Amino acid sequence: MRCRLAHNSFMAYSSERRLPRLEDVAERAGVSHQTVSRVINNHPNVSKATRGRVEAAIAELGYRRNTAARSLVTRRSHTIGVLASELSQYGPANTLLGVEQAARDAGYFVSIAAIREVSAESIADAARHFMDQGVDGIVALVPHTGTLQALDNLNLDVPVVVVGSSGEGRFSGAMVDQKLGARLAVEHLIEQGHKRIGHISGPQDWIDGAERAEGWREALVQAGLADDLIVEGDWSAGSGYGIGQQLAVAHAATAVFVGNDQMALGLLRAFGEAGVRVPQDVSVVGFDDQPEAGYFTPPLTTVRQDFEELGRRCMDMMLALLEDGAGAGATVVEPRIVVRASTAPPA
Amino acid sequence: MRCRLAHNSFMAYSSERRLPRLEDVAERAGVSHQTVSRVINNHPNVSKATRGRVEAAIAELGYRRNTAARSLVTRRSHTIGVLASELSQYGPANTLLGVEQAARDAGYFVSIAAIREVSAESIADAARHFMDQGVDGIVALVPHTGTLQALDNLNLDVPVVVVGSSGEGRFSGAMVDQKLGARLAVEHLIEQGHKRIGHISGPQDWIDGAERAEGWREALVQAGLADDLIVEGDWSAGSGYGIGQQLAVAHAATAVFVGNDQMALGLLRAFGEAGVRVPQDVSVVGFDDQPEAGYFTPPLTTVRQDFEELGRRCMDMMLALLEDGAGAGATVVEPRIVVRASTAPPA
DNA sequence: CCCTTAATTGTTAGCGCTAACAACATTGCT
DNA sequence: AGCAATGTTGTTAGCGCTAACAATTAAGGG
Repeated sequence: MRCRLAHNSFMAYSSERRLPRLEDVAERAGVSHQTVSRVINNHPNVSKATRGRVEAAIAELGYRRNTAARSLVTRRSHTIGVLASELSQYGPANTLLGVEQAARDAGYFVSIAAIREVSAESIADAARHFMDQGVDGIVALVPHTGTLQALDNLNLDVPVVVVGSSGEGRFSGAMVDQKLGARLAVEHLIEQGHKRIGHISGPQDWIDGAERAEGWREALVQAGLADDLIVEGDWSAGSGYGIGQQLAVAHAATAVFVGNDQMALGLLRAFGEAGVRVPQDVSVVGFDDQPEAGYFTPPLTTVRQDFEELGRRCMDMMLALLEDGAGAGATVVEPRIVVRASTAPPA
Repeated sequence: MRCRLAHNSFMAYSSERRLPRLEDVAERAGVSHQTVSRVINNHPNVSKATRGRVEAAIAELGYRRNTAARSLVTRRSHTIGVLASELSQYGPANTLLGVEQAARDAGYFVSIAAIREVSAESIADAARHFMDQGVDGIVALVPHTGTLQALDNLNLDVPVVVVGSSGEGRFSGAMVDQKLGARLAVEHLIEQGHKRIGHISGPQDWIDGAERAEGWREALVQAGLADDLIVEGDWSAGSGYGIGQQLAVAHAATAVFVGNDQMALGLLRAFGEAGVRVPQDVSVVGFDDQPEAGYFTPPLTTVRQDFEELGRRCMDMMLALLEDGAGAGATVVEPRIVVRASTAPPA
């Protein structure tokens, strides 16, 4: 009765023989297809002998379960959507890697949607894309302060883990403690005897940018130092360069805590051109510890974040939500400072 | 007769109301479910009036097609798997972005599998993962010479586009013309009057590493210059630094073409420490033009590759394979040189 | 040795969609 | 008007899988 026609007109790559189905395995093992289903789903009530025969049949036929069919009936795709911006940056890219690793280890597929510019619309687009795909959950890798709100408005009915969020809202979060990182940087400078410590911040509508600035401020206030030397950059080396040119003539600070390594690179370049020596005249601390930071001129003292670990934690959190239905929460990864040649006591 | 139970025990996020199906839309529009299917698939033979009513019903109910059900019957998942290594690097990350953009624009989903170390096994693992998912095609973003062979052995029955391959084998390819890029770099140095031009290459078992070295060699031979000054690095800034320390004492070349920007950064650092001035004593050219290259000390002359365009071309090629069943082939993106302060005529 | 309970296996229905075909309505032509 | 050709809509079956339930077998207790 079975009518096995090749419906698709695409023939170049679809071999004539169809892939084996549960039914084929069942026939070979001399059991019903349901028993095979039980074996591949690890149901307890299958006798050892039967399980063995079925597993043998599966191996012989090279059977692989059809994901679409399973998804249709279980309403689970075993796919996680990663909604990301800035994927070409070191941090987000590595976080994605962490998510991917943890996901694949747990038997999940990872789908991505990159957004070019952060806006409620672009986020909604990407989320819709994921809903069309039927993802089981979404990891939002969009470290922007508007992300939470934008996602909240969508009323998604899948769990969402937001990277960089501390999990106050409806969504779970996973983050590196940015404030702590900033404090580590500033305290390192204070220990070396600096009194005038400036900050080149990231954009303040980016979560990390705001948090690092806040950590810088807290550390200064706690030490009784002025927190008035702050300029906002845009994360790029170019903005660090531009700001560095201004700072080089201003002579306001003996140390600068820069919001990320790339802006620090631009700053170092501007200082170099202007004859401001680092660290003799001004000490510089970055943030991220991207692999190149140790080869800047001079090698950069910076704050290391373990992005892959962050990604893995995200996925762990997602799995908890998915499998135990656990409530919202947050997991925090601790950064640490890496001291190199760009910092020294003031002259 | 329909028994609409919620089978899954996971309730936290699965709202009570089920998503609307074709049937629901059909009922609302007063047509059969098949007519609705025709509308969403843009079949020609639907009257304007009917189409209008159906579209209204779709909008009112917020209907979205169930991907799993469609995949089950069409045997197409509309998903492309991107098999990638080195995703944390600027180039591959941006290529991925290009693929993602082109894919989403074409209504495809993008799934990723990252491999930590390149080996036949890890590639096979990732490919199996994709086959389990039922991807329609695979984009291999693993710029290693062994990739083609490893993929070939798997006898995949989906189209494969290999990034960096010129499409000689069974698979289609998309590449930036690495040899041309290298020639542009070397010819720039020759034009400035350099006679002794060394090369710090990437690993020779990486496609790009080998191609760039070959381009360097060709340009030198064509100009009648010696091609004996070559050292192999591992792409990292650290390896560039180590090699730079040796070159600084050797004084063998007046110009160095470095396989990528990161190694160039390390080289610049080593030269800076050793008192070798760039470009006065030695000119340096990099490869990639990552965004930071213009802020190195000194700003780096380098070869720009348009990675996003490369990614888009990959996806275009994939779509051609998928929809027209076109044969294998290759598309080539041209690099161009960006001249900055790290190169000058020899003293 | 029969009856209850538990363990194991089989049978049936249906997830939501598209392909194939059947049925019906419309148009144009002789 | 009558008939073919075309355009439009409906009906049916089945993609490969899992859930629910039915059926069978094995084990234990009086």
